[in-house]
Amino acid sequence: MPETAARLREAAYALFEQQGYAATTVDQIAARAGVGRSTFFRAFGSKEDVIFPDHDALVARVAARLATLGSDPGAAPIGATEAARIVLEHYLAEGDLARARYRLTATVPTLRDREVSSTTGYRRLFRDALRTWTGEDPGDDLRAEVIAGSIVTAHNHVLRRWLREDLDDAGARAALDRALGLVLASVSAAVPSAAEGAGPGSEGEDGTTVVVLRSGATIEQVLPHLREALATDRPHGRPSPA
Amino acid sequence: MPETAARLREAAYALFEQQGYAATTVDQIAARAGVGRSTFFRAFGSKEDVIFPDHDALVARVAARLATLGSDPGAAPIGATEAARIVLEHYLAEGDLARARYRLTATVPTLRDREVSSTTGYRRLFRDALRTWTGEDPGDDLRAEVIAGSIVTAHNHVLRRWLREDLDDAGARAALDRALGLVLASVSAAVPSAAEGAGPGSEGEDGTTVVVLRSGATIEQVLPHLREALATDRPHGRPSPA
DNA sequence: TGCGGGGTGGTACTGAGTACCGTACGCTCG
DNA sequence: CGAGCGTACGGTACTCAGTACCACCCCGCA
Repeated sequence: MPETAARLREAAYALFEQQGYAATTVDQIAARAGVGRSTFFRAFGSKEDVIFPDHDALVARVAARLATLGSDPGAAPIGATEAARIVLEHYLAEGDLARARYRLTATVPTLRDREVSSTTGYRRLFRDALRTWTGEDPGDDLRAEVIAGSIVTAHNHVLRRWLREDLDDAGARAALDRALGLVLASVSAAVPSAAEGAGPGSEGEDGTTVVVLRSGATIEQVLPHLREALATDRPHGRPSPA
Repeated sequence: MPETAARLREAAYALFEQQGYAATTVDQIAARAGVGRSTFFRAFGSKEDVIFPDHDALVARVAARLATLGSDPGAAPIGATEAARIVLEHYLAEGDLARARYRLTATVPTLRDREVSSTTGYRRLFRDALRTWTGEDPGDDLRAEVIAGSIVTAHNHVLRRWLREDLDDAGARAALDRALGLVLASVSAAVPSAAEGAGPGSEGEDGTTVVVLRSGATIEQVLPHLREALATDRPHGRPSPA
């Protein structure tokens, strides 16, 4: 990254923390960095871009990782987990800079919107990558969307806790593993179960669907709960942990 | 809604469709509506706001519905479903206006960002409402966030298909029911199962979780598939539709 | 010495958004 | 009826982000 851009970024963060984002003009940033206004807009396309610089590069790295996913059902969750880890590691490497950015985005609505909309890019990335896993068609890929959204949500949840210093680096890594495990386990239940019978109008023919999330128990242990669940006719029967 | 605002909105949409969003200035909109520029900014806070008018009112209605959720485990999914239906019905009632807006947001990045970030408001709403269901604490409410995100994703998925005219009104309502059923069924599996033992380091104690999505079959029909599922020791055992 | 290209500063412009003021219309109260 | 009053409107002037364009300077190179 060019020398000038770094000085501009420093000046911008300093002024933002000192006077607030809205009260800081691009002229002030350029003046503090000792360059002209034109140079600022050459280095960063906009006033917001000075806060979200190498974002595109990060997206590209995630996309590259996800591109290696084949149609192997086992590869999708693992690859998605690794892709999410790439993002987390990027922020961990940024350290205080990421936390300074968080202080800004948490305060200024404009910047929060910008960050939020950037997560949509990740959602699309994961959705497209997972579509071969769920076996859905573009435009009607509900499961891929839900899973992608859950992965991004899980990642952002952990990231936010790290940004707030609820978690240190090691804690964040462990939390991401656990969060993604939880999400992928619960969500992978829905992948093949509804691959058939999801056409419009096929409402009467939905039978019972039983999903085993994690093995480790015998049928004898599960049966009583299962019997109870089948007895109740509620559409959302209470899950029975065994 | 005031008479003047309606004329401004009409003028804005007409000009946007004709010349594009960026190429249309607020002066042109005001002139076409036969009012002054000041009046435009009084009616709508910004150029974007003319496209997303009664959004706040809709958010308020959803919030009101979600506020009635108690801690009854059964009420949460039903209430969340109804809340999502409120939003869908709002768009259906808008009809062509909603589709015109979609044509704009699908094209102009600025507007797409705006809409995307507005969904975050719904995510927060559902998350906060579902937290009493998941029994989590604010700031560490991963499951509530994931479920809320999945609900919003499911809704938006159906809505988008309706906006693209893949679905008519009745089809959209039915699709929303099915989508939310799928999402809530798969996701509710994770709610009580991980309510305990979610502390850091409690990794080994996850047992088998069996979820009954929909009743209508006997145990005898289900058992063979269940036995097969329990036999495989894969972390993401393939669900067995019956 | 002449020449071309990249990074830079400066100037001028457009357009969104804000602040403020004057004014016209409609209302109620005396 | 007229005086006051609040509200909606139009107009002006300003700030600032973002764009376009041009002149410059420094550097390597022939």
